[in-house]
Amino acid sequence: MQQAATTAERGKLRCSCGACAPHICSIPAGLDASDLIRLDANVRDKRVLERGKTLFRQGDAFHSLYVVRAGSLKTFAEAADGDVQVLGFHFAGELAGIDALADERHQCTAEALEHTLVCELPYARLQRIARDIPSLQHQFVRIVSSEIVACQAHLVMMGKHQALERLAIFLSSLAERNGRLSRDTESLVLTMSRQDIASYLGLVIETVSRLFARMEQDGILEVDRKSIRIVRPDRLATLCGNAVKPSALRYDSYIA
Amino acid sequence: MQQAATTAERGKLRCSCGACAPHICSIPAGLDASDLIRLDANVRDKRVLERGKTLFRQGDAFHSLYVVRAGSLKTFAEAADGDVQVLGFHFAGELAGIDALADERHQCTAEALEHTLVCELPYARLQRIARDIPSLQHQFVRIVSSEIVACQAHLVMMGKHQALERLAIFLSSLAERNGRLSRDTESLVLTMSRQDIASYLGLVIETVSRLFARMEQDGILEVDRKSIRIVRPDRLATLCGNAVKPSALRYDSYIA
DNA sequence: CGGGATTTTGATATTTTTCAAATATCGTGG
DNA sequence: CCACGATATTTGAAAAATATCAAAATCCCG
Repeated sequence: MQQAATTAERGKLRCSCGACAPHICSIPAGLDASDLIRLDANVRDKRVLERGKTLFRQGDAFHSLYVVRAGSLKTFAEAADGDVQVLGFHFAGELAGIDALADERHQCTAEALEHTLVCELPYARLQRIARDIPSLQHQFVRIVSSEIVACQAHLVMMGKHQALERLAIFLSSLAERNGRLSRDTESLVLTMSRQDIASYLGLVIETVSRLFARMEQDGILEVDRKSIRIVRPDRLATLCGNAVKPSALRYDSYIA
Repeated sequence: MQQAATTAERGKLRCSCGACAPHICSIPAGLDASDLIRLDANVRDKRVLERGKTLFRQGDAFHSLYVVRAGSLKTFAEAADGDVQVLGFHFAGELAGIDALADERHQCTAEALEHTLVCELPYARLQRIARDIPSLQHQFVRIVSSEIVACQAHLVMMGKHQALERLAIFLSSLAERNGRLSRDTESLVLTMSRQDIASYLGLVIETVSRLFARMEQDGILEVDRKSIRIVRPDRLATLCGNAVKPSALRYDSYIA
């Protein structure tokens, strides 16, 4: 097995946009710096999405995976009758498009919730490189499997928890993810609509609105439109019980 | 790329227990007969499970994937407070254990619902072989990704459909899977308890019991304990709307 | 500043759960 | 083979949670 890249080498790569690709395979995959540079070269480019624009649509042919660099996405499945189910939200550092690997077609639509930057990782190129780097393939399987785990956590939330708990778990998850980006786990900006939150939680919008009001009255949150301050993280955590928080897949979770 | 195995060669392999492994990678992976035989040799062995026995437990170290040969399994996640969420049911030809690839630890428990036979596929051996057969690795990623798609369908069912529709979707899914094994899509034997069904659907047992009664009164089903006859498949389908049925992953779905 | 979209709020209806009890089923030992 | 106890399932009545419908308030954007 090859020597892993030094911390300095990885840090340097991570500063460029191309840092997306190395994340997929760094330490645990045991790659060296030249491998990383090779992957780095295979990030096609950044793409900018305005709010409401789609990155890919349900049914589209699959070509690439995407890493959110800045901004946020929602992914959702749409039934023939137009019914929408929001499946997840994706923030900086998180990955989208993995459910398309199964049959080379996207199973959901990814839409920008705000001005958003993504990096595109053409899958054909990733595969070509992976042929020479067995550990990358293995790493890849682990990443796809993580998405199953995230989806199962979402399922448990829907199956076992009532409305107030679901919202608490959702907000905790956002706070946690936000904390990794900004070091602030007590304030949130909700880039998604109340309708999106409701769909994600399997509720109607009125219920979500009332739950926000209730949490504010109870002194747990301060809610100002899209801005949330978690006044009592302890009580929010209590509402979550010992639930596993569904999240989105992070590249970083594969870096030691 | 190598020549794919002939139909005859594949048929022969499929008759042995070792047919589990070849399924994972046959036609679309472009393997030849010697590859198949090599995989065949790497099915450790059959395991027999009595009703109630576990194949693996949440938290266990991951070693192998399993294919159900006969009988059935349920998989479920258990919270710290003992709350259980059934995540799926697995019948002959279906795969279990995939969610453990992410961090080498099983994320759920798999328990036999009846006298059940499984084949064990030691993952370390699969990996070793895959190193020489790139298409197998790719195939593997597809399989894992399929599990995401199945989980998302389950999520849509929980998020968008009310109780009666959920049960209808569940029964349709079972009938469909049953049909592939027995050619009979109109009668079912439910190997799982009402409690298991309730948990899977995110309901309580009393609700499920009442729904069965209602469907029977409406002339859609004949319910006799664990045996179900679908008297009016058309009306059951109507209740399902155009929902995608969540299922479990089949090896066969990767055979052309 | 105006107007459409989003969100909130209130009143009511519906669905589902909860609690309690009755009934049925299953496995086991006599 | 039957009885018995444990377990699972069904049924009923009432409570709770959530959805629906309607309208008001607020926000956002040009």
